[in-house]
Amino acid sequence: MNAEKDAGHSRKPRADGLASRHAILDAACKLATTHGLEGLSIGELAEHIGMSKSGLYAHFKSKEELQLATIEAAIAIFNADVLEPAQKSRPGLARVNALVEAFLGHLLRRVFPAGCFFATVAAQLAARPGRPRDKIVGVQQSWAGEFAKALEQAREAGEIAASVDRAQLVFEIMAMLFLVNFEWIVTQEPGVLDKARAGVKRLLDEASAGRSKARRERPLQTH
Amino acid sequence: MNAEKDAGHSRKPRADGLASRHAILDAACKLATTHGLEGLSIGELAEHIGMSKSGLYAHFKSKEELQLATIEAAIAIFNADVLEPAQKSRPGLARVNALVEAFLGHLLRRVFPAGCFFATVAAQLAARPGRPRDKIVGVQQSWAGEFAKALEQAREAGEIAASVDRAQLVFEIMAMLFLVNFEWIVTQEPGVLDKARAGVKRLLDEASAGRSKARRERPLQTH
DNA sequence: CGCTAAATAGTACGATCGTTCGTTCGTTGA
DNA sequence: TCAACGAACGAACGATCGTACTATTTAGCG
Repeated sequence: MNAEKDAGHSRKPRADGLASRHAILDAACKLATTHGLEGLSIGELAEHIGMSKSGLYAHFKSKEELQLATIEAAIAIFNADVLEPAQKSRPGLARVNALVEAFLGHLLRRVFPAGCFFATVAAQLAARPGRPRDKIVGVQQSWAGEFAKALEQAREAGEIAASVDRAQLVFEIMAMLFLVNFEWIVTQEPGVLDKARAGVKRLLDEASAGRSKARRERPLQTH
Repeated sequence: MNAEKDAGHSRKPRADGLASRHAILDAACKLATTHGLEGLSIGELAEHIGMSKSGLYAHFKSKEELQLATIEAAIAIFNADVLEPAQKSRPGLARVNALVEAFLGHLLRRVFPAGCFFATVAAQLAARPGRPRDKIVGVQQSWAGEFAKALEQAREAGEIAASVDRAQLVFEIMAMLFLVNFEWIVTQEPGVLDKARAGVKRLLDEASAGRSKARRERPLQTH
């Protein structure tokens, strides 16, 4: 993945150039969260960061390249803000909760101005074939994969029974995070986030209720 | 709501005009489902239905009016294709299931070329204040209201316990419909719709399990 | 019928779109 | 120190955007 000396003999990137590129992509992420990746225009973006249209454009070979780079930048932000913190938690159900809480916190502290970058962009690109769409779909799958991994670890640790349909569980968790994101955008009311918390808690309580040597209705120690 | 003699003294609408308007809005609904309401352009729309740009534009006072009319047309289609058929079912849990099945059928038979019109458009407009957004939010709320009503009737009929948090139930049902719509768009695989079916079934089974004078694990007669 | 307004096409407008070019400026490696 | 090259700019491109006017055709009521 890492492209050091990409192809041929392009000499060197400059320090201020990288800073500009970073500033561009940072603004692009924020604008794309509200306007969408297609709705993001180069002129608007340039004006927004106080740069000339052509100066900005020089950093990218085409608009699609800008879009792909923007997605990449959003991935980096999301990883640093949500995924990596959650990785510090213990594997298993604790990590599932950590992922959920990290995501809700991500919304609450408005890392992007209008909820989850990927939810908005995915909804807009879902029906528009192309490299940006493929990349976004990949992100969604790897985000689902995080939950799948954590649930697999929960099964190995005996926190949930092997009979639990983990793929279905992943779907239902993601569904609630997906919808709560949009309710959050519309209402801006922190209380709506509790709907996702309550839903996920119930899902995990049930999944762990029927585990190995334990009876139903036992209170779950989330610790 | 009904605007017969709207304002002043505009004389009369013509038959072929209404037909054109219908054709325009029909195409607009379909295009907006893939391109989004903002991405829909008048030139593209005109070319798509074989009409001149100005001829098409004469039907609307502005693009926003076109957008609002498009939403209205989509509402009519959705009502006829999903809501009204479901209203024929018995109130209560049966109607909840009917609403879900009507929606999944709506996706499966591709009434719009890329899943649910309102899901796509809502995702795009959620963070963009304006009359179109307000209208879409209203549609979502009334769609949620249908589930709330049916669940309220279910409670009255004793199909679910009064202790069940129906607002939470509505949220979780809608969440699964919302996500399954996008998985359907991306994968075009009818099997994914079963994830929503399974999720909703489990939700309703649980809600009805703890009802008035009945013990757990009793099979639910959906009839 | 004929009259009239609705329906459509034609043309053009200013603005903005993504993109290209030529040029200047300033950083940086040799 | 200096030449080389990345970074940024202004201007302009053809295309398309939403919108506005005008002219022509056509449908439907008296």
